[in-house]
Amino acid sequence: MDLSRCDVESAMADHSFFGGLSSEERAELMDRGQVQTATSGTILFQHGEAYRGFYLVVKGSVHIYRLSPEGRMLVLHVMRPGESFAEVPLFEGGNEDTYPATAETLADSAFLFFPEAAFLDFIDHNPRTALHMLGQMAGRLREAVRQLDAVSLHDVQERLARHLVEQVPAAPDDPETPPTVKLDIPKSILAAELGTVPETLSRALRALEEENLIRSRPSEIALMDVRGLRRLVRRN
Amino acid sequence: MDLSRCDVESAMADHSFFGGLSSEERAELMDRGQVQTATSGTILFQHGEAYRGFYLVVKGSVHIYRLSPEGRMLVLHVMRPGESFAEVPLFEGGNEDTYPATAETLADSAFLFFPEAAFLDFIDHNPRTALHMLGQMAGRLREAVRQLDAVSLHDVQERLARHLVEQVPAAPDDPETPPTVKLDIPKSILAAELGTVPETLSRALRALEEENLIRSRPSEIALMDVRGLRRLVRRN
DNA sequence: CGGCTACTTGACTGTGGTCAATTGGTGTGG
DNA sequence: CCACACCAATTGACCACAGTCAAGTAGCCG
Repeated sequence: MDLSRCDVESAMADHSFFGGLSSEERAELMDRGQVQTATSGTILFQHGEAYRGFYLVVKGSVHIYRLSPEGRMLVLHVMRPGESFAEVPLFEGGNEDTYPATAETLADSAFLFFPEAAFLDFIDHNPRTALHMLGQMAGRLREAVRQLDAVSLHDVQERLARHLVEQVPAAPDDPETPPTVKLDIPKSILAAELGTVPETLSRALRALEEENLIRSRPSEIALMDVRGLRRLVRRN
Repeated sequence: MDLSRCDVESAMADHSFFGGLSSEERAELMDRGQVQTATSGTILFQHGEAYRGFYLVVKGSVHIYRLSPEGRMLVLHVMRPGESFAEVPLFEGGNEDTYPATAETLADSAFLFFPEAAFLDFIDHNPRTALHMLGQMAGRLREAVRQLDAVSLHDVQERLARHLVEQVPAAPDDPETPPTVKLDIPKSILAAELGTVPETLSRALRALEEENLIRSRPSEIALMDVRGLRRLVRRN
């Protein structure tokens, strides 16, 4: 897999937290990380496994999920370049030192992997870092609450509508061309992100299309009536 | 409402994070907080309101919840003495400075309230604090993931069984007396904690009772067969 | 003792998950 | 270049969990 040092640097710069560091700090951090690559469909770690460290996505994508006993999948998050994941066990008291979910690549991907000890050591020498991490964690927590709200208080159509309008910039770039969401992941993963199954997602798409709110194509969805979609989502 | 300084100190000592501070640090922090009291049923803040600060429960209890448009309630957490809540907006970048959920007292309660600025200032002078906060946040995040898993991947009976066995110490204190969960909150709140409604909780309790797994009394539940309950929960 | 609230029970319904069959789109090999 | 094969996505038929509405019961406080 081809992967330049430049790609790694750009992923770190994009990162919501590493991006806030000085370039010297970033360089030091990069030295502590190990570049790893994985082909599509590789499981990086599984729910319950002993913790080793966390990842920064440089290239490709990863879905973080949990499985029901019957094998149904709930996707907690799809991680893309510039995002990091699996930091939670870093900061918990040693009592729980396992991955809280499973991570699997959705495409050929590259990462910077930070072993637990190396990163904790970095934080010791850069205490300001902890505050940035706090910001990151807080954001994730709010996100988790929203997802909880969605799954348990809203039906699939509403969740889908919310997901779509969130993918689109608040101010339309061109009032005439309908904004479009490109699907870079299989619909089965999108379904699991919404807490449902492909069959139900399929029906929800058709329902929205019949109300002329969207136009669903194989790998992209045009939002024909953003205002109408937002009305579905209103009332959070 | 009667409330001694001693109660406040003991709540802080119990707290998973403040408990790790030195007594001098704790004293300084206490000076920055304001004692507040509220009668049962008081709304401390509502989802979407501008952020003011966070709370430490000294006495009583509080449920943190979100409402569906139709008014159904999802309880994210019930906070008891020694626990703190609403820290999330403290650490998020200024973009989102609102409470992510609603907080309402379930009984006459007392708090230590920390205004945003006062606490951030404290952290500046006690950088080690940030690490403890990180631990706290990480734990919450894992908890949120578990709740998400439960709500979307397990039925009400399983969720109830899990909730019950988690309330009980791993090692039974007396192998003959069945461990008992005391209900200090209305069943309607417990229902909302499980992501359901009182009617369904009622039926789930009856179902477990008919399988001789529990014995349900008006305000306490005896776990007659912990092993059997755990079997329901197994497969997380 | 009366009235209020919390809880329970019953009957009904709808959303959405499952299973099975079909379609469609893509890549490979003849 | 077409045909087949494979996997993703869709559609249809079915069903069950759980939410709603309504009525009834129990427990508690005034």
